[in-house]
Amino acid sequence: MTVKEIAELAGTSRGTVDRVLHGRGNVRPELRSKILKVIEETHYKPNQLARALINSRKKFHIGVVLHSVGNPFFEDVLKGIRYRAAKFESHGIELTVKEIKGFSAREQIDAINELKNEQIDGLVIMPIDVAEIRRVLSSLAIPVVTLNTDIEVPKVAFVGCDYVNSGMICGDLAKLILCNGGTVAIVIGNATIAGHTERVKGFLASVGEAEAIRVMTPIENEDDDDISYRKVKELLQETAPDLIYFGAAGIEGGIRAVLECGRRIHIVTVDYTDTVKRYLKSGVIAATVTQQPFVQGDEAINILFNVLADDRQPRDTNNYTRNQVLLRNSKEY
Amino acid sequence: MTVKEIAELAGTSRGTVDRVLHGRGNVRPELRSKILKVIEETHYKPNQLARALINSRKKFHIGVVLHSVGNPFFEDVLKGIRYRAAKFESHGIELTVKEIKGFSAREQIDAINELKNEQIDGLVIMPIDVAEIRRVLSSLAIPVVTLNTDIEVPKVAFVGCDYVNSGMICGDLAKLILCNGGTVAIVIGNATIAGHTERVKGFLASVGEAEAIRVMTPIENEDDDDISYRKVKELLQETAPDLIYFGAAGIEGGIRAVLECGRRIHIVTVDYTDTVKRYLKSGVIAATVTQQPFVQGDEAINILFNVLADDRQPRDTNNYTRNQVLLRNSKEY
DNA sequence: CTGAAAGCGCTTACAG
DNA sequence: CTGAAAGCGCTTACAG
Repeated sequence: MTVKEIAELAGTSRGTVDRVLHGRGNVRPELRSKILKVIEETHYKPNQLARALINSRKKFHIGVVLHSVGNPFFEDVLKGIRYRAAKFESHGIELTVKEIKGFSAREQIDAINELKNEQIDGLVIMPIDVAEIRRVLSSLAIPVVTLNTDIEVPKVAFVGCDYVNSGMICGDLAKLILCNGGTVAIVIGNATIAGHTERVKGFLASVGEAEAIRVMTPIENEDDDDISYRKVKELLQETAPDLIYFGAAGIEGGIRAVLECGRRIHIVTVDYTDTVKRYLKSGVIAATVTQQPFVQGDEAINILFNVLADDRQPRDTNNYTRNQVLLRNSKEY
Repeated sequence: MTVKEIAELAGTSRGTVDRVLHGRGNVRPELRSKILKVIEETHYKPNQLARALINSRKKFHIGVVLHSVGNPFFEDVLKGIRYRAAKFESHGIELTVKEIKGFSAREQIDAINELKNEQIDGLVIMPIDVAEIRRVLSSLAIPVVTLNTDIEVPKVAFVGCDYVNSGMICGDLAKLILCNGGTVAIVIGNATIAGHTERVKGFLASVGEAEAIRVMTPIENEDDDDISYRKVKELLQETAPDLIYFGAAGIEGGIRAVLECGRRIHIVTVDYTDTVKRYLKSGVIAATVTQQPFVQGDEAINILFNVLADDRQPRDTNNYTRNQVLLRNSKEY
């Protein structure tokens, strides 16, 4: 079935069928019903390729704001973004990426404004969760996709990690390793960061079932290796955990302290930075749980472009990537 | 850049540019070089959408042979196949699936012959690894993709599991669980099945590093639950393993025997059948390592269709899906 | 060996 | 409100 055939069967022209197909109005109700009936009866489905070929005449300009500078995790996200943008090359996509160093809300707002001046049609952003950013994003007239970190604003989709689930899986790992019981220490960046506390919550929920496992109050390292080193060092002088769960960054420093103490302590981490990779391959880290940063970038662009070019909304607002368990011999593929 | 522009710059027609682009010959060498030069200089890249739209006029008929009847694992493979075929609907694909029950080489050959009569342009097959099948497949004049099980024949690609790696990851799990040492029993289907012995090989390679772990000689259950039950029952009467690694099917029966014996034995399995799912969620199975059956089906069709419609060969002949570790709280997404 | 023309299925102005 | 015509970028006969 083609638009031409539909038009013939309905005794009208292709232009009019097209108008009905896209709800552009300006069609006499009776004619509209007739066309709709023919479409229904013939099970007509528009040819996606022809449609995409036409749509590619329009360029959709997508702006991206990341605080990616110098952070390997976000570099993977960026690779996913560029990969998907390349896939959409023929479809008419234009990408402008603003990379910010550190977590300045001011700089993030500046970046958004610059993109606005460049007339972007949609925005992908890893938002800093403060009131100002919420205000700026809410006032935007274009579709927004939040990436990796969610924020309470009107949006097309959030693409990122299910942190509670990530914590639960780390809890599962702790239960496997400490099947005869033991004590667990938790290290996170900061208790005000949603992702970090959600991981702790998930971890406790999972480990809670095992009475033989005792969990200490989480330590905060501000995602900083030096602080992490000091705090873990202190911890190990005063206590003797059997396992440490690093639920955020600062893993390098923390592990340095563990290795210096000389005791055998099981380590479970998150993500897959070079540090984690090295220690996982050498057996220092027992397991790590990753959140598919590449897929996050890829999917964010995919969702936004489909909304822009084809008005196809995502099935769900929340799009979680898989929490993957990586062990010593896991391949990256 | 478009073909039209290339033609203008090279002072020729679109038809001739097209001939050069596709190496169809019949172009004067000097003209050919000139066109190639213009293409080079302008960084021309053909528009994939336009190309696909044209190509969709040809129907490519893909035949699939699976011994999937009644096997939930293969049903997931089939879902992946149908998913990708649906994605290629606009591109001009026709799919004929022959489902076989059991492992009869005779029936598999009959299925291949029927597909040949239907004039398929390419074949996706989960081959039974016997000489007859190798002969039939080798004599086929159309591109072949082997799925899930590889076989020594000329082919476009193999899509499936890296069994050695799967075994290694299960070994990693065993090392985590038995961090203080212990004894491991292994149950597989049959030592003549490549995938099963490769898993054992990987498992031993990984566990070999830990001196405190002792591994018993693998038991064979013929992928059958009753035999599995009996053999594991016997095993548990004579020995006291701390962990059992089920590296193939027959998990149901094996676990029944474990539960009856009343002792606490750690269990590591492969794949994600309903049985595995249930026991994983209830904590009887510690972990399972899956091989992404859906992705296998999806990818097999993807590769074959690209070869057929666009002459795009896969990067590698071997296309391994990810060996995923699933724990109690892992989501399926 | 080469080019002009027609066509894939859809959408977009534009004239009425 | 509606239809005829042109066009997206590519490929395919076909005539020479």
